Amino acid sequence: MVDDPTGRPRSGPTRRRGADLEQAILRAALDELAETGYAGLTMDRVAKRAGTNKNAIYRRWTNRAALGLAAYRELVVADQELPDTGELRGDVLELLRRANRHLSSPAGDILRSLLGSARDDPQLLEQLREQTADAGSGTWLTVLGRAVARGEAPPEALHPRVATVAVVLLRNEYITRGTPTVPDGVLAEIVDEVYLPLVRGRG
Amino acid sequence: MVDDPTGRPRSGPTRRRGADLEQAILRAALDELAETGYAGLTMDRVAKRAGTNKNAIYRRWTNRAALGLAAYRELVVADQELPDTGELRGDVLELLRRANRHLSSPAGDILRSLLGSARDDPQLLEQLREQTADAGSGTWLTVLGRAVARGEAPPEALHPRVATVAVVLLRNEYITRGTPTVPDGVLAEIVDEVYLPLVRGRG
DNA sequence: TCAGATACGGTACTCCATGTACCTTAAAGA
DNA sequence: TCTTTAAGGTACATGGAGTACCGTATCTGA
Repeated sequence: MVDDPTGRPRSGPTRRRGADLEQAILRAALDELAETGYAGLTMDRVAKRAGTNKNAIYRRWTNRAALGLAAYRELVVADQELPDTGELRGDVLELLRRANRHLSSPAGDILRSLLGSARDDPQLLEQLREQTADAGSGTWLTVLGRAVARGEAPPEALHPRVATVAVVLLRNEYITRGTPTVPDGVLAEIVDEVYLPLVRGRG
Repeated sequence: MVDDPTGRPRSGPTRRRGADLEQAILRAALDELAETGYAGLTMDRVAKRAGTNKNAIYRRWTNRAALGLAAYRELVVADQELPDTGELRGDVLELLRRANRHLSSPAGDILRSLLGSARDDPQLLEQLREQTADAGSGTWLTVLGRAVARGEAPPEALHPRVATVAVVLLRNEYITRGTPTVPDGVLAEIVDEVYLPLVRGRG
């Protein structure tokens, strides 16, 4: 769509180009991913769904993995604000719930599909790692740092491997069980049986 | 090969059958897996390498995943004895090192390949989960139980989620980093910064 | 306003892998 | 020996990745 001189959108040209077409392709890829997962993602179907052909796709992305990654990027929401409930338990549980929501959403499904396929594609793995930096230590260290400042935890607990234990356990649930979603009780268990005892025990 | 009446092996028939052929196929599959990984495993090449054809394979396994899993099973060594160094730290480190050796071996590579592909094949995932019961809680609970008996850890620590934290963190290293092997220092860090503080802190 | 450059649409192709079909023939067993 | 079983050989149907080529709609700049 292009605005005509009056500022109203006009029907515009019948043949899409550039960003317009790119968005249509990504949208189609996302729909396909939601329906069939990454393993079932085919360039032909994406092209057909987007109302174009494979050329338009390969002109933009080098291969299927690149398209999948781009589609996943479309889904990932912008950084959310850090939770600040005033106590460590609430913050950690909130972060876990967010991660859980993400992992059990279509986006998480796509992410796990991509991770599975990234085994043999180091470049894709690298990009994925950058993308999932949210699960990295930064957020967790910040939240844990606040708890230390409040005196809820000893300073020795401020260690990347310690800080991220909870989300690592959650991720493990998704990998080993094939569960569609992890029940909230498991999250609480991770927090109460592992995370808090660990953090406090490091005094 | 068949023994002749004198008990000595004779050259035998030129066309292998049954278990003989099955072993040859599995061996070929393992060699292929070692060279190209699961993603590069093709039925045609396995057949050719085994000196047979795809029919013989499909008569035994329903599809590529089943063949891959069977090959992986060939590699997995029988249960080892539990370590018993007399102190929890030594036992845990030994278990971690074993897991690390396994994960960084060709077998581990295959396992991770299979896990990646199992996403869309619940049946395969289920079989894999059974197969990797070694990483399950049994072993870890036993080792931890001994530590409790020695007074090294409080009884509250005897919790499946607590007991297996170390190996879960190790697995996470393999998944998020694409590392070929995890350095021993990381294992020690997992034990000293996370596992032992957690176990002891649960008092 | 018009010419040239760009990039989309359509189609056809190569390559390669999975999985199946069918037939011939070697080996095992009664 | 005769029958049954399973291996070998080959061809094929199916389907997806990625490439090539051409005509043409759209954009841009003179």
